[in-house]
Amino acid sequence: MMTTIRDVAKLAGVSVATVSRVLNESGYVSKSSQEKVNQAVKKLDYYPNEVARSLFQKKSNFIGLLLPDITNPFFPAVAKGVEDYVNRKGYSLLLGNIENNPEKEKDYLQIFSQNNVAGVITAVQGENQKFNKIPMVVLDRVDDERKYSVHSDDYLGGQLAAKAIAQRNAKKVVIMVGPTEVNGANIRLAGNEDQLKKENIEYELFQTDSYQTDYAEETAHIFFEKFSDVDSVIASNDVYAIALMKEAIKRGIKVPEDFQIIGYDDMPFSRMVYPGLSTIAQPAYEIGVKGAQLLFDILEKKKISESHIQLAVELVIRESLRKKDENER
Amino acid sequence: MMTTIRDVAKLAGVSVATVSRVLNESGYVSKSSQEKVNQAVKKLDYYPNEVARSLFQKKSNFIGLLLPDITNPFFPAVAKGVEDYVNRKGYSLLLGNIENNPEKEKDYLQIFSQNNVAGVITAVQGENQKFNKIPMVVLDRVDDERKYSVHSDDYLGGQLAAKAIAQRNAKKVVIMVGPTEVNGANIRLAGNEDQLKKENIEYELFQTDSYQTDYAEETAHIFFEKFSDVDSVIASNDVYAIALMKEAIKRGIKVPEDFQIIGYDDMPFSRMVYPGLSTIAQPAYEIGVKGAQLLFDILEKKKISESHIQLAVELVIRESLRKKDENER
DNA sequence: TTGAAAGCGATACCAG
DNA sequence: CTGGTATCGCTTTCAA
Repeated sequence: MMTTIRDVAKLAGVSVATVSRVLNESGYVSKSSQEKVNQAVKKLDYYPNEVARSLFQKKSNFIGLLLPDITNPFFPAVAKGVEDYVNRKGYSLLLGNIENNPEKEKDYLQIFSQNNVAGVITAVQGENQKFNKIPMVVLDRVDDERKYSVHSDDYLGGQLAAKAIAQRNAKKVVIMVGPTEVNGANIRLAGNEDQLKKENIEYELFQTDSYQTDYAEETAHIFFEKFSDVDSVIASNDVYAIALMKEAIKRGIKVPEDFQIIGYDDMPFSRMVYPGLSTIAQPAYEIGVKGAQLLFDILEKKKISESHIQLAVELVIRESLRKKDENER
Repeated sequence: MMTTIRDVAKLAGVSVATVSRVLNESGYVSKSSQEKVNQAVKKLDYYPNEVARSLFQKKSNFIGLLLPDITNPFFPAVAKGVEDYVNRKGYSLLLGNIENNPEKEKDYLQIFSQNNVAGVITAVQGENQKFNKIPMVVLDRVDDERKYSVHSDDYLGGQLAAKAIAQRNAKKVVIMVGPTEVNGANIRLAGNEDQLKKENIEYELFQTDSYQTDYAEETAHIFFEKFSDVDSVIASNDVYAIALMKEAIKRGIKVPEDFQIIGYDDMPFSRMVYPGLSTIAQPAYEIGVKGAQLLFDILEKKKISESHIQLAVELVIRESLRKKDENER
């Protein structure tokens, strides 16, 4: 049925040990044995059983990837970065979409562990003491020094967003705050608040308990019920920003004249909507790549120069913001 | 280090065989042995090594999932459906993002096979004779009777889209055609053409060779260079439709007054953009669920009543289409 | 430079 | 009902 290393050995007229050596380029093998083995491999179209390998090595060629919400376009972009990098290293991804469900996160880590994953990259934050033997990189701000992480400059991002709003005749500002358990969201909020205070601008908070795409429209509706007179919003992410913009338009509010908004992430669609969404761009793909890179540096026991990699953010101005105030530059 | 079935056996004072029986609820085990084993399992926090299981059973708890483009929001929605179903069955997903690259598809199938996946769900179409031993469900129309598939009613979808356009004073119609290697795209085109001919409406074709989100904006630009006078478009999918709409607005063309457009898919964002995108809704999540369900029916050797499941599509009218012609009903 | 054989951690057959 | 053991396919000593 399945061709195994024994079949190859038999056809090549050598032992399985020799075949293994050739396959893994380990130990000494004579040129002639090498050729015989390679021919047999080709002839039989043999590919080693990775499960058997994994069992022996106690390490598979899988990287576990945990995402909070695969339907938020920011995360597929991250996933693509991760995938591209791990593929180059000969690894593949085990995907886990967590959806705000700590149970699911735990279950996936358990499964990853039972399957000997080489490491985990997670954009989800839970307490996972139990799995601290698995090499893990967190794609968000972390407070824990012992963890490895890749994130963008959330504080600066928060400031930039607030500043962009402040410079544009903001009378009634509302900050939509991301889930409190997401560290990055808290840092952004700090950036927002510090900046607005510095500029002497009043604001109110609207707390959300999820970034889930599913709830965006509902949340947008609730938001406007509560703040019907808002004229400037700092949204928790682009998905919610777009939903808010749509809700505003639906209510006959003019964007950006009477309602301006800035998002966070710069996901692929943010520039394709109308009005184009102004936002703080996070390099999603690069975050994925860097996360994977960091993980492999750990796996390969390279020296880690930075265990908390921070990437730059950038203010992107599109049509969802008003013109700057005259007196500003 | 890792706790194994032997540790459990030792602690429980029974043999590994008995532990295995308890774990798998197979064969006869006395109540007392059962209790001893369960206690030991709990005490040691033991979870079986899935790799060893997989090696013996020649079948893992993984399902391979192949997607053409994870950055197109339609596919994450499908993936979510697949994931929800396979999770319920105790399985997890191996993810492969193919990106129009037949090599990558082959590589992934190879990897899946080397890792004993239980089955594969693919939204990518290649010739994969070699892997026909792996139970596989295709999420698209297939012509091959031997394959299993889940798809929506592409022909009807094509007709509905064309009809919606035809009923709205279409003077200069262009059909944007999806990649020729995608079966569904060809069927939709047939639906488009048949309907337009029936209505005696002239049209031109604009062939694309990809659905990739990356190329959407570039393609939209090229499109308008070629058809500057178009007033009605049947787009190949929602991503491209949104890009075209944005390009039109950028060029100062009024949507829908001077440029109307209908997409395909109804991805989550289609209703969140402005103007809301009219489209043919495909039940992405349900396609994923049904695909997984079909795959498990195959794996569990249930009787398959339909090996080619077709789901309904639906015309969704939003603001990107003009008002219906007076004389129509 | 090579091969025999001992595992890796489960499962399941076969005896008892 | 229970336990001993061969086995899944591969890697890696160890000895030759």
